[in-house]
Amino acid sequence: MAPTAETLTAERILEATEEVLRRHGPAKATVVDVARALGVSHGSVYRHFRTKAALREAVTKRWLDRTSQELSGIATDASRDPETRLRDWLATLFAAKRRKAGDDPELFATYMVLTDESGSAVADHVADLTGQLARIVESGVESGAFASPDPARTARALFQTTGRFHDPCYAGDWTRPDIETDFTAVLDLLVRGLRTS
Amino acid sequence: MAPTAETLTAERILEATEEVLRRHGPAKATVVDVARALGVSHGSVYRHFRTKAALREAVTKRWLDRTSQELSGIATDASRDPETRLRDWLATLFAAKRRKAGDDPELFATYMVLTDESGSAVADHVADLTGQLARIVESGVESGAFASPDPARTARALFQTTGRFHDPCYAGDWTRPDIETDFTAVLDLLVRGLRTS
DNA sequence: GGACTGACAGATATTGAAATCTGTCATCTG
DNA sequence: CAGATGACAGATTTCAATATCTGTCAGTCC
Repeated sequence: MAPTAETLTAERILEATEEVLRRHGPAKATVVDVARALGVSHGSVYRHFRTKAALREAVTKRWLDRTSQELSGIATDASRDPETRLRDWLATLFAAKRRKAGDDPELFATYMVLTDESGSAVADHVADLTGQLARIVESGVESGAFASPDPARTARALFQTTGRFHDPCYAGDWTRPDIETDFTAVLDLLVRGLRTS
Repeated sequence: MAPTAETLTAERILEATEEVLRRHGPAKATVVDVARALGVSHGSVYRHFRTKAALREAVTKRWLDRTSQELSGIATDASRDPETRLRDWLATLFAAKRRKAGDDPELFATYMVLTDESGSAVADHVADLTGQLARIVESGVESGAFASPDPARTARALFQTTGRFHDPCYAGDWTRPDIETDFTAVLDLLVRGLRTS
């Protein structure tokens, strides 16, 4: 077997695909381009990914998982009180999205196209994030800080109500000057609804 | 002056434009089509609307205003308590949007295209709706049912947090079976955050 | 023999010439 | 003379021919 650097792995294909998507955009990125970037024939790519759609979905999943990872640390950090963790978690999610959208709008638009066509990757990602929120809510219920008859349901509500600050369909609003004010107002309202009265 | 039915007015042009948009869709609806439907030359249409974009925006504004009207009655009905009014107002908004999206998806898609290209019509509409919400919140503060240091700000937060149930970008989710559950969960959380503890 | 290639058929995207549309305006009409 | 017309220039869209891509697979190469 040739050395690792020259072995064609799924991982190397995903990296090359990301690069091709970054360069060409989602409309013009072809499997042939990916193969060319790797110096192989496009038939070899199809040995690792059944279809172009599967390849794109794998890239999307990787990208989404990076965000999940960044947040899971906050969700499970038992050393801080649940309200602080909740605020921090949502603020970090918002900041991460806004940074991605602001730093490289074209790449962000590329991933918006990918997530739109992705079958279950986005749903899985949302389920993951909602699960993290549920953990925070559960911590709060246990410590007596939060009231919630059904933390999973409350977590869904928290995720959905804050959509304006993490859902890509609102990316255009994230540069507005009063977005921070709006974010604070929403968070205050939600936390108030969550606290034990 | 010829009888009203034959006089070319802005109103008649708007009606004809709606019909042309309904028949042809936003991509294929032309000013020439509108003029043909009215039995006049397209030059006459340009006497009433400076550009095609202005004509489309006027149609959009009319369409949005119809929804505002439907809701304003609830917002100003002082005979019912604020919490009931708030829940009713949001439920009515959700129901209206879901009905429009479900009954005639193509027409709804048409208006999504129009609102996307409309300059200020959507912003004005959102400001109108947020103003109605602010009235309800104010009523609640006056009656002692709600706590809010800044009703206008709270109204914005209420509108934004419920986006999933009225923003067209989520129209695809409105047919999901558990959407009603989600709506109730969100409303419960928000109302709890609003009530005087 | 397992990984890779490249020719191939059908599907999709690109391209440029022709058709249509937008917006203007000199002219007409009642 | 107020309101309507239709020819026109430049911009945009359509359409069909052409090129490229996707996904397969028989065959090649370590």
